Parts: sequence; C-alpha cells; structure tokens
Amino acid sequence: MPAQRRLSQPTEVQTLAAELRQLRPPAIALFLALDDAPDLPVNARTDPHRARPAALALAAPGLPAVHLLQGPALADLSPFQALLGAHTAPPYVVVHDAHRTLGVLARRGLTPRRVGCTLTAATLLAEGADDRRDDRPLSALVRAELAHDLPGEIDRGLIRSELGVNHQDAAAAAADALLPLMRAYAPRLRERHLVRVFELECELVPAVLDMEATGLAVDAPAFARIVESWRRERLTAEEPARITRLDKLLTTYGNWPRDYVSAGRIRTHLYPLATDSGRFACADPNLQQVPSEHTAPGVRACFVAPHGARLIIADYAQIELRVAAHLAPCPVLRQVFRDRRDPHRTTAAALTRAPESAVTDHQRKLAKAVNFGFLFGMGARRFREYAATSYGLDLDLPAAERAREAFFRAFPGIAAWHRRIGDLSRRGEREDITVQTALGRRKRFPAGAFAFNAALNIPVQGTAAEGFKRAMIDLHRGLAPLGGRGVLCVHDEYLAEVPEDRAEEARQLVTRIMEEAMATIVPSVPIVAEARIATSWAG
DNA sequence: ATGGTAGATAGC
DNA sequence: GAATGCTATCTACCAT
Repeated sequence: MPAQRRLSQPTEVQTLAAELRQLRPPAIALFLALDDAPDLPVNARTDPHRARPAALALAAPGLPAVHLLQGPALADLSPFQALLGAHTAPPYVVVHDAHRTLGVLARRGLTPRRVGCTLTAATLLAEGADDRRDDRPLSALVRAELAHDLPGEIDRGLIRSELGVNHQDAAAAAADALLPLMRAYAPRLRERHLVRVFELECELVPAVLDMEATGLAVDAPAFARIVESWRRERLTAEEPARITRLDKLLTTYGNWPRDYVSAGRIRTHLYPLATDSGRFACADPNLQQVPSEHTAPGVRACFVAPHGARLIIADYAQIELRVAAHLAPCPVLRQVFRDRRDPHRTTAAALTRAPESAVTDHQRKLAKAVNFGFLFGMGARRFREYAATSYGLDLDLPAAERAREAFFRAFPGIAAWHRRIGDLSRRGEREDITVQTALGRRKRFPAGAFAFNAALNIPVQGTAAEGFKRAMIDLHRGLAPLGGRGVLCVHDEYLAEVPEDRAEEARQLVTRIMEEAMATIVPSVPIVAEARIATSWAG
C-alpha cells in the first residue's frame, strides 16, 4: 500500500485509512453505489423489483475493504464517531442491494471479491426499498473507483477533475470518502430518529461477517446421496405434482454440494438491509430456504455439527403474535402471554364459545391457522385456501367468516389496530403513508400505493427482526468465551456451533440472551425462546 | 444470445 | 369494503 499524502499531522481521514489497512481482508471490500451509470446493464435500472440504486461491488485487489456510500455534502459525524470508534471493526457504511448487483457483475464476467455484508444509512432514510429518491446522486468517488477497476469504461481525466485528486491508492480514496459520506447522513438520521436503527445495524455487522465466514458444517456426501435419490425417483415418477417438486428440488438444491461446499462447510451470504422489513435477505445459496423435513426428509440432517461440537438450534415461540400484541397494542393478547397461556386455545375458545379448558386438539389446530392467518389481514376466502393447504382443514366460507369474527372478538386490540390501518388506507389514496417498527425503521407508501396488508405486516416483521438482530449481536459476544459461534440465522431461528462439553451451558445461554435481547425491543410481552442441542439441523 | 416478466415453490 | 406479509430461485415464455 503506497503511503501517500502523509502530512506531519495526519488528518482524520488519513488516520481512518490507516486503521482500515490494518483490518483482516475479509472484513472489508468496496461497495460502490451506482444508480444512473450509463454502462450498467439495463435490468439494474429498469426492473421494478430491483428498483433501487444498483450497487456495484468491485474487487479492490490487496485492499482492506471499505464500504462506500454515495451521498450529498458534508455534515456532522459526531454521533457516529463514538459508535464506530468503539468497534474493533471498521466503520461499515454500505450499499443496499449489492447482492443483486454481484449477480449482474458475474454475468458480465467480473468476479468481485465478496464483501461481508451491508449497511446503509441511505437505505434507512429511503424508508423502504420501493423508493430511493434520497439515494440518487452518483458520487464522483464511485466514478473514480469504477475507473480504477474498469479502465476504459469511464474517463479517468474526468474523474480526476471532479475529485481534484489523482487517486492511485484506492484504499485512501475509499477512506477519504467514508467520513464525508457518513457526515452527510448523520444529521438526517438524527432528524429522522433513525439513529437507533443505524446503531443496531452497525453493531450487527461483525456478527454477520463472522457468521458468513464460518459457514455451516455439511455432510456433503450425504447431501449428494439425497440428490441422487431424487434423480432416481425422477426417472420413474409419474405423478405430475411429484415431478414438479422433484425438479424444483433438483434444480434448486442439486448443485449445492458442488457449488457451495468447501472443506466440509457451506457458506452463504447474508444481507441485513436488503429488505423492506429489516429481515435478512440470504442468497448464493439461500440457506434460509433449505427444505424442511416435511418437504424433503433428510436434507436438514445433512447440516451438522462437526466432530467434537454440537449445534444449538434456537427459535422464538410465536414471535409475531407477541410482537403484534405489543405493537397493536392488544391488552387481551398481552395478558394471554403474561399468564403463560396458549393464544391458540384462547382463539379456539372464542370460536366455540366454550372455556379454554374444553378445547380439543382439532379446535386448537384450527385456531392456530386462524391466529396466523388473520393476524395480518387475510380475508375469509383466502383463509379457506390457507387452512386447507397449510393445516389440512376444510372449511366452507361461512365457517371461515365465523372464524375471522371469532379472532377479532378474542383480541379486540388487534381488531382496533386493523381498523386504524384501514383508515390509513383511505388517506393513502392521496397522500404518502409511513409505518414504522419499534426502533423506528420506516416503510413509506407513496400516495396511491398503500398496501393494507404490508402496513400491518412490515412493522411486526420488522420489529421482530430488530429484536433478533439485537440477539445476534449479544450472541456473537456471549458465545465467544465458550468457544461457540453462530453459523446461521433464519428470521427467528439461530444456529450456533459449540464445543460438545459446553453444549448445555451454551443452550441455556442462547435461550437467555435471545429472550433478553428481544425483550429490550418488545418489553410489554414476555418473550420465550426455545433452544435444543443437536448433532444436525434435523435433530 | 441476452434481458426481462410471471408464476410456481422453497423458507420464515 | 376487502386485502396475510417478507424473501430467493427456478422454469417457461416473450422481447430485443
């Protein structure tokens, strides 16, 4: 790394650049946000599904990584300086949607060095993935970095004149950009009360990077045998539905052992800020959609604890119902959880107008479908279909309507919440509507584009995601002394690998950390996490 | 050939 | 008045 522009008194930016150079390579890389770059493939700009500023992640050979944001002019960085300085890791400022762009790059024959994960103040400020207006300007620095790695595509002379410098050292360039860009976002994040979300995401980054780097141990030969059994069955299968299913399994998962397993572990890519809700996106491979035992028996059993270790598999109990009880708010549902009662029995009792003690197993099963289905605004018609496919329950339409009424009768706070969102629906015809999570992450619906169901769901899903991310941060720190580490997260499920002689200790620790972390975000309802010790994901 | 869309299906 | 939501990946199909 050429030392350059070394002054007798290093500037803030130079100090940061020096710190960045100390970091282990996987921690950083360049994320370059692009929006209207003329050389981008068309789909990066026009696909509504990808209607976010396209992000380009480019390899910067030999460099420590830096996450760059495009952004407006300078402002005050102070709230974040303390935050970032407290980390062993660098300031991670990031670009959303980089993972899609990685694919775009790959199709163009470019092989960017993989970056850890993403965080962007701009994403938060843009209030949901559908509108990134605030994110628009293409920074001169982005052009500079493009010129650096894709010579010929952009006029370097233009870059130099724009920047007023001759960048020979991409790391220094990146660092130069970092502080100003963060400065630019800081006051707006403060104004918009997004500092807590931003801090959460900053703290989360090391946990995600380690999880991505660690990967999950996998019994690749066993996986390959299952794939082979699908192939054999496909040859003789006759039932069309079965053929469709087998083809899906074969095409989606069949090449995983070959494409993604190395040294007995499978590594995925996690994107904490790629979704409207604040949940993770996961890709290449998407380990958040590994077939369940129900769908394809044996697959999850291939994801294992290595010799001498155990998996701790933990998830939250009815987390969305609990979060909804908190946010709605619904005193009745809150009380059900406080009394350690079963919300499905409560609904079943409302359905039958009988006491909870008289609820049968079948009634409880129906009530479970009712609770999960109607919570986010499903209609009676759609509920019939849902109950049939997900729970094997056949209902006629009047029965589905009665179930819906019983649900709202059981939980008046939920009913009032739905009515309030319904009112927003009318206003949303002609004005922008914004909904938010507990920490203040926002999703904005432009006038005329309000979505009732999404307005119900996103704050709940997003609040649960915030509690989960809080837990991931604490778990990352809490497991290390035991020699344990997180290996995967699936929305409300956390997998850790721990030494077998400390498995029980770890199990209890994981349970406690998850419950306490979520409770900081969702304080009005008791939170229950359940963790088990296993030798494979199926166990 | 490549880019783009809709629909189905995998997860939560 | 009614309305589950959030994703990734694959296939089939259409357009350039």
